[in-house]
Amino acid sequence: MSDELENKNISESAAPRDFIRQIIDEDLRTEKNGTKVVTRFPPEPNGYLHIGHAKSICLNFGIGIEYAGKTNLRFDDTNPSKEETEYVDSIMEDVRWLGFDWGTGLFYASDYFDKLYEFAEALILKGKAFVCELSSEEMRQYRGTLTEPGKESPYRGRGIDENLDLFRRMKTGEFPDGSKTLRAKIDMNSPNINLRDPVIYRIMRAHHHRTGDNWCIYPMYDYAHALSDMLEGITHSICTLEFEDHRPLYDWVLDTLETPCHPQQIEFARLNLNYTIMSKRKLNELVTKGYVNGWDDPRMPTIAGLRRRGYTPEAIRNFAERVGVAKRESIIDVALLEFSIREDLNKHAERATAVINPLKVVITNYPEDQEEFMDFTINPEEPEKGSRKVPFSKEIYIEREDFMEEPVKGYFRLFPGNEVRLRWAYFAKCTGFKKDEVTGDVTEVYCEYDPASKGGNSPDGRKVKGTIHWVSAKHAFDAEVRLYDRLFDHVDPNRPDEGKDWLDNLNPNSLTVLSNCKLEPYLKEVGPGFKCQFERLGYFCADIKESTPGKPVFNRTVTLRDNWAKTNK
RNA sequence: UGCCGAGUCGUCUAACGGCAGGACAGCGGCCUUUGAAGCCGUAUGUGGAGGUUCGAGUCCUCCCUCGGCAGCCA
Repeated sequence: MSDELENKNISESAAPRDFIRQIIDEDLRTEKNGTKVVTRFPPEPNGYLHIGHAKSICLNFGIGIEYAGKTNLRFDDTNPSKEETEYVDSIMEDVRWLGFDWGTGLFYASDYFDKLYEFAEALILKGKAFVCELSSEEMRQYRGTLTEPGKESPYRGRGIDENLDLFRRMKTGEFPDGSKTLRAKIDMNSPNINLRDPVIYRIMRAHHHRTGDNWCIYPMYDYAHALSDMLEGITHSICTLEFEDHRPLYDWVLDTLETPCHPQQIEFARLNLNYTIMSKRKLNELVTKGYVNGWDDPRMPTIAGLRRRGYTPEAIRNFAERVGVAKRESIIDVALLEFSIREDLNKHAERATAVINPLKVVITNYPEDQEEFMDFTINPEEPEKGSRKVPFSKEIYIEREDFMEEPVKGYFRLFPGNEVRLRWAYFAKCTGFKKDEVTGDVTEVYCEYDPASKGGNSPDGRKVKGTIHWVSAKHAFDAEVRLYDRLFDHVDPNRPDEGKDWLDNLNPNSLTVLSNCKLEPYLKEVGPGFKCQFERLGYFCADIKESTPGKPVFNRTVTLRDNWAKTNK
């Protein structure tokens, strides 16, 4: 164990450190927070987690692990009108599935509602907050614009006692929704709009998924987040770039309240992927309008979707590491995600055979009722796993693509007169074929095999260029296989072409359901979630929701790279 | 037009004043019982103009480009 661990440590310490880890290194060196490193992942439970969140999860929990620190999972549930328990549950499941553990660090911003309320009274007492009665429309007008300063609210000069009284009555439900707010008293002339007396509490009668109807006032993000971090003793509060302008407010809250600790907010660039939409609002729309079959549709970039598609936590973690952490906004090529899953599955997934577009082949010189069992290597990358037996007989199915009546240049699969290897079985030479008179489709192919080439090598040293896969017709079973492709066919679905909207960029061929695929018998009894490579086709996974005993449904996770398709394009 | 932030191969990401490196993608080759994987090789990059310095991607000045911000959302 120690060898592997040491090697890993060496390679890790040699690896370049991202700017956040550099800041932490420096803070540790100067003992800014003593020897403590505490981070947190703070999702709002208003949707499912996606691959962009995975980057943040890997960053925050990764730092917790690397520095022998702690990482909390905290639900940022300060807006009950959008939040639901279903999302809380899915988020916990996804974080766990990704391989992370928050230990005792499970929190909700709503756990702190009482304390947050007390801090608000403290702010009032310090003369740093006031109750405002401007409507939202008026407040917008008073706020000024990006280039013009704002105007002070007429309620800004209220006395401390009046503010306290009004705020307490807001809490007890004396005033209607939206009629009053508690605002921080900062600076209406600030060039940073977040500092123009931001609202920190609003009146909203909405049922909260945890506190029920106990509250009719709820704190705003900037206020609640800073204090929640502080209450948990977070040392490094890592968030995305759009909160950069909020940092002065984050700091103002903690400085003004003179809190015992003051976490440092650090911003990094969120993950963007080409051909992918990451906005929770848009993902929600895809689900509710039925463009996909739920948040866990295998085409979705959600963790649940990727899991169902056949991605592994390991692949996602590796991906997150490769993507890096920086302040520069970027768009990652999905090819990198696909590389990460292929890399993992290539090493660990067993190989199996499926023919998804079957074409019958009759081996004319093979004995009528004979059957043999061929040795299939389970995974050439893991030879220690050995092999298993796969039945062979006179009639087999091959992939329609593996036969051409008139081969194009460079084609070395089956065509009249050509000899190929049937993987792990025999050499076979094409002697003819039959066509449907009406449609012109090839319906059957005839071959002669070389009995001396059993296992796939000829004793006379004869070479063949092509090796194709097959399944024995009488042993195969029919199954449904779903071929998934990217959900959007536009490189940046958020920026549709002139006159179109983002939904027009949906790829009409993102899902192809094939129902008469021929699978080798071994695959019949695999359980939901089983992952394997269908040789020469790609990586597939037995659907975790719709596979039933003896009747698996397979999802294509990702194709194999295909240089032939590329050169032949 | 106010404030904040960011510009390094096609896409990401390193460099902490001292040989611009890595990954993915691409291309070429080798190998191959998966046209896979693996191995080897290869092209392409510091937004621009000045300045400081023996030496600048890095420091300074000016410019250009891109992103974020005017919710009682997070």
